Amino acid sequence: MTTAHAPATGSRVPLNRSRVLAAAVALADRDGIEALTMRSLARELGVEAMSLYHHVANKDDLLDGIVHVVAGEIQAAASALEPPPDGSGWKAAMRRRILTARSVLLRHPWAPGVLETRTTMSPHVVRHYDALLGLMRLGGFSYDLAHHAMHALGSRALGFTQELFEPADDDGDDDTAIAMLEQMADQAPHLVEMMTEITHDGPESTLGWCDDQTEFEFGLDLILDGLENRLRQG
Amino acid sequence: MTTAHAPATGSRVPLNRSRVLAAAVALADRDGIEALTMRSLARELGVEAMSLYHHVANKDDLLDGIVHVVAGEIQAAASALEPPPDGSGWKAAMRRRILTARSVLLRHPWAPGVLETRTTMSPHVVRHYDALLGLMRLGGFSYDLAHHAMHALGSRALGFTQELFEPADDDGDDDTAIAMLEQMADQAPHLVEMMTEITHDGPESTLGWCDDQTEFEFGLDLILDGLENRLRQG
DNA sequence: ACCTGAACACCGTTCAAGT
DNA sequence: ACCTGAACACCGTTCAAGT
Repeated sequence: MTTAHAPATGSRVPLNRSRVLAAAVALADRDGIEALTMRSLARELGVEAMSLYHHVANKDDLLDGIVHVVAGEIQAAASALEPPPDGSGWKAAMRRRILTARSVLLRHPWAPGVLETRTTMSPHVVRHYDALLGLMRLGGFSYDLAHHAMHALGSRALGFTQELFEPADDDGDDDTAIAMLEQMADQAPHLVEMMTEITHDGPESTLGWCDDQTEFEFGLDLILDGLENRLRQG
Repeated sequence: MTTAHAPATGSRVPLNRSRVLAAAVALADRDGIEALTMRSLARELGVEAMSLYHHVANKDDLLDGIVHVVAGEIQAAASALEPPPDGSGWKAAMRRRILTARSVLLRHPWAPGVLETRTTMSPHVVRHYDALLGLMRLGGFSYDLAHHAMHALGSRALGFTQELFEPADDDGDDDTAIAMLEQMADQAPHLVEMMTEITHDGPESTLGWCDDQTEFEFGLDLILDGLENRLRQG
């Protein structure tokens, strides 16, 4: 009703769920997910922490909410892609949709971690999964093979992977990294040799020798090629 | 010195790091990782919370420690496997080692989640990775291909995958699950049809239609087959 | 209907003090 | 050398009260 003349003085617009969620996403993007507390979010919105409970049930609901926002971005970006020409294009179409999801998640690096902890799927994620299934069905997959495929893709279907060696970026201290490598040369000779060999023809930074995008696509293509084989074998 | 005659009265053995870590692993196994707090762990050991800080630097160090214990179990189980006959056995040998790691992690369901949050790798994990690299080298992999392979495997190399739909086991309430399915039939038609179709020839439980072990092996074999192809292509 | 302040039950952790 | 109690700075959340 009174939305016409909002007073000139700052934040007199009443809070609502989407404003709370948008602020939470922005805060997590800027300061990291561990900085997102009910109190810090309230401060960001110029309000008391307890006010938030009128718009989200609790912190878990808040986390569900921000995952939903990100999943919505994925859905929006993916639905903007043109549909595959015919069933034979399932592989390229899946690849494109998954890489699109990945490009969205790269803007919200905290999202994979939060996604893992959710027990219910956002409807947007459900639709994303369904779209992938639809592509496979068009390509001639049985539901059984498509089901295996979804498991094989795992979180990769949404555009991220579980890396196990996420080296804490110790800003440019490559000397200690090299010292560490030499120290464990007897314990892990192959690992050390691999790293030194690949580092040689790689970029200057010792620890920056893994191109995430390249590795993601390598793994994704490996799986998609494997599925193509299984599909041919019936 | 005085370890010979421990008094009959319960816990008069002095605390040490490995006893603290063992108790922490046992507590997490029994009550879940969220139940592992400095205070609860101390109570378990019949001691004050602050005493723990003489044996672990802080909670992060405690988490590093219990991951190290689990990784040690993996290493022990894997080193008990007989070595592969020759280089041609790389695929079977990797498969066996990875499934062995998985069998250990199944006893510590909290471990994958904690592993993800660690910024440094346990030496046991390093050795596990190195053993996998060694198998690939024996099989004729270049370090470049082996490097891609490790990324493609990701956390699967340690025996777990990032499942995105970990349905909170709502004990046997299959009716509401079916109702939910029907409700989203228009939003996710393929997903619904897949679930109903697979459920038919599956076991009795509606939500228990995914055999984790089968799916893990399907994905692992998909990747190993794909690597074999890449290896042949040079 | 929306917001608030004080309070509660939990955390991890510091510190000075005990033996 | 090892353990302790009280205290501090944070959490998420409840509750009764304000407008």
